[in-house]
Amino acid sequence: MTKPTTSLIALKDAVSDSNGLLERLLHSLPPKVTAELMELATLRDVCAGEAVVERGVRSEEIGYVLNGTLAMVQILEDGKKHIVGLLVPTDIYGRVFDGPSNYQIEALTPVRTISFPRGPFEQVLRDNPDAERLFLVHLLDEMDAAREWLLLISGRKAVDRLASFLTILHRRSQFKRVGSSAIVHVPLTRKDLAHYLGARPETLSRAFHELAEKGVLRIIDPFHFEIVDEEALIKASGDDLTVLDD
Amino acid sequence: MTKPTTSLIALKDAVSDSNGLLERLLHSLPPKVTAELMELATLRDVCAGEAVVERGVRSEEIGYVLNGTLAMVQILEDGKKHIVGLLVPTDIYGRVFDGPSNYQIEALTPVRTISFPRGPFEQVLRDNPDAERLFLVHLLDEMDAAREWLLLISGRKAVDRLASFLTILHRRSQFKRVGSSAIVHVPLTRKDLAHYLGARPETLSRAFHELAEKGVLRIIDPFHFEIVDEEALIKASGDDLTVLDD
DNA sequence: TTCGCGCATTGATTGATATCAACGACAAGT
DNA sequence: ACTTGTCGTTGATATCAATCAATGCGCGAA
Repeated sequence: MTKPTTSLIALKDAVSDSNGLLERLLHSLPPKVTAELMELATLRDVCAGEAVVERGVRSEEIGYVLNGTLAMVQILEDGKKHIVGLLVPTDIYGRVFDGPSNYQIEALTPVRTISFPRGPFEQVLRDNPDAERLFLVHLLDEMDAAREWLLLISGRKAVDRLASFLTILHRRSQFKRVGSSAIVHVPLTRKDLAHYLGARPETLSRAFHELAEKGVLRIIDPFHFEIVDEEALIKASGDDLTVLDD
Repeated sequence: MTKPTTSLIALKDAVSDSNGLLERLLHSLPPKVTAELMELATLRDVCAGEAVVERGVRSEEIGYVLNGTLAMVQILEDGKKHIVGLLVPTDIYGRVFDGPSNYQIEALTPVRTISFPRGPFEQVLRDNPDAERLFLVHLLDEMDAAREWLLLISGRKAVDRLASFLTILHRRSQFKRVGSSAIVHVPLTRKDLAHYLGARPETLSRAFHELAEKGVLRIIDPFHFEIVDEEALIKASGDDLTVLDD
């Protein structure tokens, strides 16, 4: 299960490594408040497959992703599931000031987060308008990300969508370079990825190998790919998006 | 072009008719501030096809949709356009506290909005944390809406997506009932709609007539449909969404 | 009116993807 | 080792949607 920690040293290291919203948030606060907040924070490790936030439950935690990947999963009335978004390091989850979450959040890989109890976190936002405003703008950015996925999904062919996905993933992850090319880690099984991209596992498999054929990428294992020709990858993703002409 | 108005009487009527976020916002403010804000507001009428917010321009207005439909249009580097969301009555647009908008917002039908100058509006939010919080929660809801569209788009077959679209549109619009059935107004041309749903006009045409064949809806004209069997419509949209099984 | 022009619709064809089926690799459990 | 299950992959076929092509309709401009 989860193993909460309170090691302050580890926490501080984690935050200063992350360099994302949380850092900016903390910088916008008076030092005293920052210290208070850090007192409340706990590190939380979650195993792959485990749910972090249940659907319909008013979550009592605000989480900040340090590493690993989480999925936001929409659950339909009949129990069917659908992935509607991914959370990667520096993302925040949790419905501040609001009711229960509409999705479940599940760990796709082993994940480490910083977890704040919801109440105190909200109080800090209340007391520090600058921080709250930062949070608001962050939400606007998230909206953009959501719409970007929308664009992605509506791309015509499966290969296009895959290319888009890889491009975005590559941009969003702190990429490990190997020589002039880069390694992308895809944190989803083929089935989940297929699901997410609105395709079938078989189709994706073919799409991966099609890109490999063309020399755009190299398949290391089902989860790791070396991007050989980033140019071509971006081109493949942008090439024939369904488009209005005027 | 646009015809701003300052008739306070018309404004007040408009607001009290709308019964959406703006009303809740106004109620959360001290009466004095409400009055101030209303002083700043102007009614704005926009013709179909006109752009309300240009892409990349830091918009100086915050708008609240009274009636009509607007589209958020993503513009790619090569000038191609893609619809990434719709704005219907009670929706708000404009990037509060933030930089330029990433999309263009265009009127699909004749539209009437209430427009606030950005600066003063932000100041009101700054001075009234409750209002700002309301706004923040509103953004969370918008996120949900965006993800709902995502679900819609990823539905496998064109007919499914169309059915989903009509269902959502029907739910979001203040529907005019006719006897036991309801009239839905689709504010998009076939081309735009096709675009939005990731299909082609021809495919949509067939999809509409397929639904008509099945007795689910009746085609009045290319923009108006009577939903005969709402049950069946919902079923058609939910039926075979691509889905995870566990 | 008459001429285009854009839009919706329909038909025929081609191309892409889902579906069905099967196989090898791997891991966990017996 | 043997079984069982899952996952990725590959092939053959069927289904669906894009594309190409043509028609009629409504509307504004000449």
